Amino acid sequence: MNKNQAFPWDHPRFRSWIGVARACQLMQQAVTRAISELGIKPPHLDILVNLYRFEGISQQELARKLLVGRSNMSMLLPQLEKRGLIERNPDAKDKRVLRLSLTPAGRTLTEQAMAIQTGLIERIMSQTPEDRCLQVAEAMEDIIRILQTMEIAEDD
Amino acid sequence: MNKNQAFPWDHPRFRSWIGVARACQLMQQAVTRAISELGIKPPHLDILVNLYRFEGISQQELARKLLVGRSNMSMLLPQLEKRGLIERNPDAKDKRVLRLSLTPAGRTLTEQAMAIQTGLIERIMSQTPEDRCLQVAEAMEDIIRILQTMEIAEDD
DNA sequence: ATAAAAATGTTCAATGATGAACAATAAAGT
DNA sequence: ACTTTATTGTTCATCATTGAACATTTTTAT
Repeated sequence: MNKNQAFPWDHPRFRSWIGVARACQLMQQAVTRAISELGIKPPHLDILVNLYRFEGISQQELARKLLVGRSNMSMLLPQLEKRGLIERNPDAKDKRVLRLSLTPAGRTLTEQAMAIQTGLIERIMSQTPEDRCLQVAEAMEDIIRILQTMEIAEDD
Repeated sequence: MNKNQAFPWDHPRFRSWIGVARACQLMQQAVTRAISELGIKPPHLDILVNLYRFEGISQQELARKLLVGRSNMSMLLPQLEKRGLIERNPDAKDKRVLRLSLTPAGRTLTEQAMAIQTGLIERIMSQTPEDRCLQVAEAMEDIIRILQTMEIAEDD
């Protein structure tokens, strides 16, 4: 009866979230193993997929999409550039920004990596019916919205 | 009509999983900010919560529960020990293993941290009705099961 | 026009995580 | 009993990530 005596892990919402976090962690490891044959890791994959989708994006915009700091991009992008997977060209109008794009080699690699990633996702969700997937997606959207408003509102 | 022309991000399961990953990432950052006032970070929190729940666990068992390597524990646990939050005592029967436990100070800190964490979880899932949470939990359990069997079966 | 504020990318030190190699101990096979 | 194999924890080099400080360039205010 006394709610203070209940442990966190007895609360359904808590257990539910722990499941989400655990699934993410395991999936991250599975992706790491799966794409290692291509010589890249999850952070590189995330970058490549976003460049594939948003050609000419800037480092800042990319960092924002990936929810990481700008400095992280400053460390990783030169690596991919040296490997000939991406290009960084100065913007014509704004001398501060670098416009990012995939090279043909990068595009090819990205398509291979996305195929692996998509295959993995379909595999892990194969037991989950389509409508259940949509319900999960809705729940996550709610959560994301709340977390984003929290993020903005933390100027204390 | 041609399914090969569809991009990954057009597939419902893909989008659904991206949402899960994004929610996790944002939540991780929110937790990091929320518990920073206690002088700890998520990896420490995970350790402390597990010691709170499983008194006398070994480093190996702890690493397995957290899905990290043993070496990681060898790096983090001495820090917490020096801060007087945990104790590492040699096992009586097996001279290899170290039995982990919280000190009173560690227990107090852990309770504070769990309160913060639980509050955050309840907050982000406040828009999600209880039955929806259960559906999410079920979906995650399926995913976790598949990922764990994949993990075992990758001896090629 | 000029000064102040903001944005973009870089560098650097600190930290967390990993996997491989290692030493000590225990368990299994012979 | 003795050798081999497994297990536990540590150390080390490597890398991803972060936040702060910085230089450059753009925008905004005055």
